[in-house]
Amino acid sequence: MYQRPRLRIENAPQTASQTPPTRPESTDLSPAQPARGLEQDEAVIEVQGVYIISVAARLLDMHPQTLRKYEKLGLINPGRTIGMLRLYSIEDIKKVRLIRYLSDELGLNLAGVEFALTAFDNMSAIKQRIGSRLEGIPAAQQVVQEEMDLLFESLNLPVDR
Amino acid sequence: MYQRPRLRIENAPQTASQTPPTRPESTDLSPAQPARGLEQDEAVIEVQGVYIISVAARLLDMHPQTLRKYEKLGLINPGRTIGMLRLYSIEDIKKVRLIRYLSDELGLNLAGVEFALTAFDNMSAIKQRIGSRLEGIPAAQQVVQEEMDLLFESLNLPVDR
DNA sequence: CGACCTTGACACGAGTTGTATCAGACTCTA
DNA sequence: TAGAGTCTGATACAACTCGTGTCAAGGTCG
Repeated sequence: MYQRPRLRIENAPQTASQTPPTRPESTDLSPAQPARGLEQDEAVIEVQGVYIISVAARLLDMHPQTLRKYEKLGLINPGRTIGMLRLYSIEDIKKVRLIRYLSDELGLNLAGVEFALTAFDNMSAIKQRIGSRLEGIPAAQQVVQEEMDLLFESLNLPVDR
Repeated sequence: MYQRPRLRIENAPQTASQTPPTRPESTDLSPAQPARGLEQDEAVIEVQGVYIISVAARLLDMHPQTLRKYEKLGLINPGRTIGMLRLYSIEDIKKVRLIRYLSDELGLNLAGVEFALTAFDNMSAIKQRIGSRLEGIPAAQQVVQEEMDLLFESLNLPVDR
């Protein structure tokens, strides 16, 4: 399961190394089920999908430990139940996908991923700020929107984001 | 010489490992002298300082091979003499310093450096474009300049750039 | 002429990364 | 309440990256 080895030269036939983990993080094969703690009463409107780590890892086809490592490095920040279980929202999942894209496809290391994510955030924020400050000048607003969109496009982001 | 090992745990006393290279890339200790090919007649105004690889490496305290590697990866693009000798301009030197900052201080790998450099370029270009398109609206121009400068600042660039 | 450069290749130690595993304790659902 | 799953923190691994070092065979240029 959750095999996502880095790119290898040879497609090694996985035979002997198939030794299954003694205590797998998740053995259940049931469909992804949202974990529910106190979010229960926070209305369906807000919490569309929230997944515990095993489910999130399965959705992403990644190792749970990798998700924990990303969090420790500050790349993601999933919610928690009262009992401290991690809860991954759809946004969290998307962010991990972006991280994986930056890492696997563009070849960035995690420091680079952090840099890129921060840059995206800052660019989004600045775009917002400019938009606000230009409220009285629709023509200018239009120009900035167009050009900032161009800027985002230029960064080779995946369609999904 | 040109010792720029990556950060080590221990400050190893450099004794035995001091074995000098058999054919050092540059043994001369004379002050950095600009190499001059056909740029000679391009006026002093344009070509302030142009250095061959050994001099550039000494100025940067880096290994010449590292500079060649950066070029191969497309991070820098020094000029050439007719005879294909590399010529590093002041701008090239600055760019290498930026690369080194991104690599050593921020921890980016070279893929990340490439990403960051491209992002900088694109941001500069967009800033220019917006400036042009907003020529008739000085107030808007002002706003964009301020905010874009903020954006650059947010990226942890060294004072020097 | 000779010091320095070119390309291309290979090799090295040290660091990074995703994965794997363990122990001991805790959470949460059935 | 049992037990499957999670928590933290640690250690370990193979495969990768990176800067450096070296070599060979040849070219540049003062």
